[in-house]
Amino acid sequence: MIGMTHAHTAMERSRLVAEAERLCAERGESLTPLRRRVLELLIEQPGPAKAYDLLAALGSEAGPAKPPTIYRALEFLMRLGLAHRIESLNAFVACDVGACARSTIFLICDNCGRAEEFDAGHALVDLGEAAAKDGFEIRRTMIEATGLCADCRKAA
Amino acid sequence: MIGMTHAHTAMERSRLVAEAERLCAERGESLTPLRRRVLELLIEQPGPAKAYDLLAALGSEAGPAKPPTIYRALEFLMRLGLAHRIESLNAFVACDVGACARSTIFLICDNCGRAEEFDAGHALVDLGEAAAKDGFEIRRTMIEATGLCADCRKAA
DNA sequence: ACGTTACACGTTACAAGATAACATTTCAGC
DNA sequence: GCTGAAATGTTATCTTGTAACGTGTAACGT
Repeated sequence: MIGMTHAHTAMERSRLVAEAERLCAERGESLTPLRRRVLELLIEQPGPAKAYDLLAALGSEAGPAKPPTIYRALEFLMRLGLAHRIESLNAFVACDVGACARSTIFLICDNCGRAEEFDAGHALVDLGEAAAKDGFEIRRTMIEATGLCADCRKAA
Repeated sequence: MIGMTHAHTAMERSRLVAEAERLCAERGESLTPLRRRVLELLIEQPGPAKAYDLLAALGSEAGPAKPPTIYRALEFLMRLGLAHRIESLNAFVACDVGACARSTIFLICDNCGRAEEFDAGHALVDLGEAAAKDGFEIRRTMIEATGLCADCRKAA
């Protein structure tokens, strides 16, 4: 269920949306009301959001929206780097930093379910080099680590 | 569809199965005919196998097997490290090296669909250390990189 | 103004992936 | 043989994702 809690302050939220607006303009794409609303929903989530939960959250008097609606919006947002898919959860998150490259790293807390976008420094480079020695040319890397976040460790 | 091609030689295949047998004995688990057959099917695949394709491949005169059958067998094999799940494909592969720890790295070829299990050297350690600086304690890491494998690069 | 094109969005239907819950079998150990 | 634990069978259902086609709409050239 999609609730009221916020992973970002109101200020951060409007910054991210403004950033998205800017990026779309720059790329000649348009952040339509629907896409913008989905982005806002993603930003408001405390953690990764399921497609069907977003769908329900979008729903109006005319009943809940239909699956293609949300999947198309998510595809658009991901294409621009404004959202990411977390494969191991079948869930989606807004990009933390406005928009970033296609290779992402997430630290997913087993306890609270939040996902932290992360910069791994040289880990990605090393992986690319190691793979290249093997003749493999990496185009995109997904890294998802699960464990305990700082907050949950303190609490325990 | 699950076909006849082999990603491993007959010798490698029986080595892997023997290894699995040994591991089960050691852990007091039993490699039942069903589990063994699923493992063999996985080993025979040229690439990652979908659950429902395995299911169809298992099917007998009594029609195709039912989903829980295959998911339970896969869960068992994964618990022992004999198989891995590739999250970005919703697919499964036999472990290349008999059985390995829960943190895996796969290089997935966009062209031929094969998935190569890979040792990233220090990448994992670095990631763990970087995350720790952030207070995050990693339990398990999933790395899936997509791109072009050596064979497909040569062909192109 | 008019048609054309391109794109976003709506709608229906379905495909694909996964699990819950309960029944049955099997087999080691008493 | 009886019993309990583990594995498997069975039914039903749930979740996740897409294909295919229809409709609105804004930009463009004529």
